[in-house]
This record gives sequence, structure tokens and C-alpha cells, in this order.
Amino acid sequence: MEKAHCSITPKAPFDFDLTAGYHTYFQGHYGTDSLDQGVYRRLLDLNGSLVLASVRSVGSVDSPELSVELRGSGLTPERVDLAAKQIGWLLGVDQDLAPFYDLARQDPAMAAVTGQFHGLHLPHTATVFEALVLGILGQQIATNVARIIRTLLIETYGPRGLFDKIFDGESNDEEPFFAFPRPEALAACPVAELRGMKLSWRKAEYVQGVAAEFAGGTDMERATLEVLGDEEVVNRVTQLRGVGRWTAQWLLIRALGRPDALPLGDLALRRVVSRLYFSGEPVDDAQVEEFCIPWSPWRSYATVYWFTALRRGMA
DNA sequence: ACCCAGGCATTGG
DNA sequence: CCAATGCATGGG
Repeated sequence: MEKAHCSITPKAPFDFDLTAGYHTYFQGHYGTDSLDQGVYRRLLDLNGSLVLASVRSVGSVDSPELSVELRGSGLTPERVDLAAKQIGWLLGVDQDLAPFYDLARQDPAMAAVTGQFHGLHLPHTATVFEALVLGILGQQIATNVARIIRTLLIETYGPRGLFDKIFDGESNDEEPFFAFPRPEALAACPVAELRGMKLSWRKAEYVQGVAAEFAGGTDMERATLEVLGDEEVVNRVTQLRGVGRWTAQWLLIRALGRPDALPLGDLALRRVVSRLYFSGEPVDDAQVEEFCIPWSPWRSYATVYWFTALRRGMA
């Protein structure tokens, strides 16, 4: 077991606790990610070998700096660099929040939200596959139910590594960490077995199908989708069974970091827009879409900040 | 016991 | 092309 260190300089403003916390749904632990005592941890799957990254802030919101400790084997300089890139991507460190904040200033409700959550960047998933599977697992069910199901899938089929929990120290207190399941692992898993993950037949079929697509080589990897326009990405991923416009829009936000996606159909989005802007009167998707026109081309940011307000009890 | 929750595909008009 | 329906699970 080798150890290596590196540092990352996010684009300011960057609030580490908020951003890592959003990634874990403001729970100490959510699926593959944990935020504990100011340390964000994630088991990276670097070309098939497992590296535990422990990240903490050594700067401030306006002068951010992250210290990363890596543990694993084969930590060559190239792989350390790759790990740093992945951590940076997971935490969205390169995003420039300024244009969105400028727009938010014109809206009192949003100005309050961006004031409260100043420095929140939009976290990303490690892969397109991860965003798709998490999306499917989250369809139409309550977030806490989704959390149970996602965690079960990850801890059953995800690559597992045992690591000392102490940051930058040694102890005999080892703890298991999980990376997101690889496509091959889920593709090899019969639908009947996936149903044991508290999935409906339908969702088990969706997950199996998406896994088979990615295990067999696909034209939907991030490198491929990256060069396409939003619409073209949506057209392509909605070809997959189980992936509709809601999942596709969340994929644009979470897996590709697109700034202007809008997950219409999302009940929570309707609820938060209703509460913040329509005095709690119910709104439908058409009203949400119309209302969000002025937020373009920053609708992903508006969406994530509204969700944060909702999750943190501001709406 | 019910009803709803950060949808989707399928089916029937 | 729009509306209705089944689906799994856990919490209110």
C-alpha cells in the first residue's frame, strides 16, 4: 500500500463542505461518497485499480485549496495526476459561478439562496454509466428510498477496498469503501438477481440493459458525448430503455457538467418553484419551463441551487 | 389501510 | 398525439 499527496486549487468562490455535502446529499455517507469530520472520501476506480482519495480543505471559500491524500498501489506520478483530475471533476472545481451569480442578483428569492450557499459548485458523477444507473434507481421514488436502494446496489456489486479510516495517519481500524459497480459486474448479473436489490422487474431490466450497453463498448462514454450538443446527447441516451427526458437532463447536469439543463417532470423541482415563486400554488411542467426561460443559459445552476434550498429546508 | 415519492414504457382512446 | 396504468419500496 503506497501513499501519495497532491493538491487542487478550485476556482473561487468554492465552499468545500457545501459542495462535498451536496454530493453526499448532506448525509455523512451516501453511496460511494462520504463526508466525515471535514474529510471527503471516495474510492477511485483508476483503470481497474482502486485508490482511496481523502480530501480536505486547507484554504477558504475565497481562496480555496484542497489537500488530497491517495492510498493504493501503483501510484505513479501519472496516476496521481489522473486521480487529482477525477477528484477535481467530482467536485466541479473548475466551474465559474460568477455569471450565474450575476443573474441571480436580479431575483430576490434566488439571491437569498445563492447568498446562503455561496461557493457551492455542482458536483459530478465519475462516469456517464454511474449517472444513468443512479438516475434509473431514483425514478419515481422518495429520496430516502432511493438512498437505501442505491447503497444496497453499490455495496453488493461495487469494487470494495479496505482502508484505514484515519486521515494522514495510521491505525488498525480498517473500514470498507466501495467504488461504483462496473458495467461488466451488472451486465453479468441476471435480471432476477438484480431484483434482489429491491428493484421492480422493469427497473432491473433497465439497469441490466444499460450495463450491457456500457460493458459491450458504447458510443455513450463521456469522451464521446462531450463533443455533442445537449439535444444530441438527449436524443442518444434516451434510446436506452429506461432513460427518459428527466434522466437525460440530470445526466447533462451530473455526468457532463452542462450549464443549461432542466429536468422537467421532476416533482421536487415543481414543488420548489411553486413554493418560492407561486406562493405554494401547484405548477405543472409547462409553467416551470416558461418560468425558467430567463434562467437560461444557467438553468442547471438554478436547478441545483433550488434543490439545495429544498434539501436544506429553505423552501 | 391508504397515499405519495426527485419517472418510464406501454397501452388504449 | 394525450391520458391512464402498473411498478417497488418505505415513510407519513
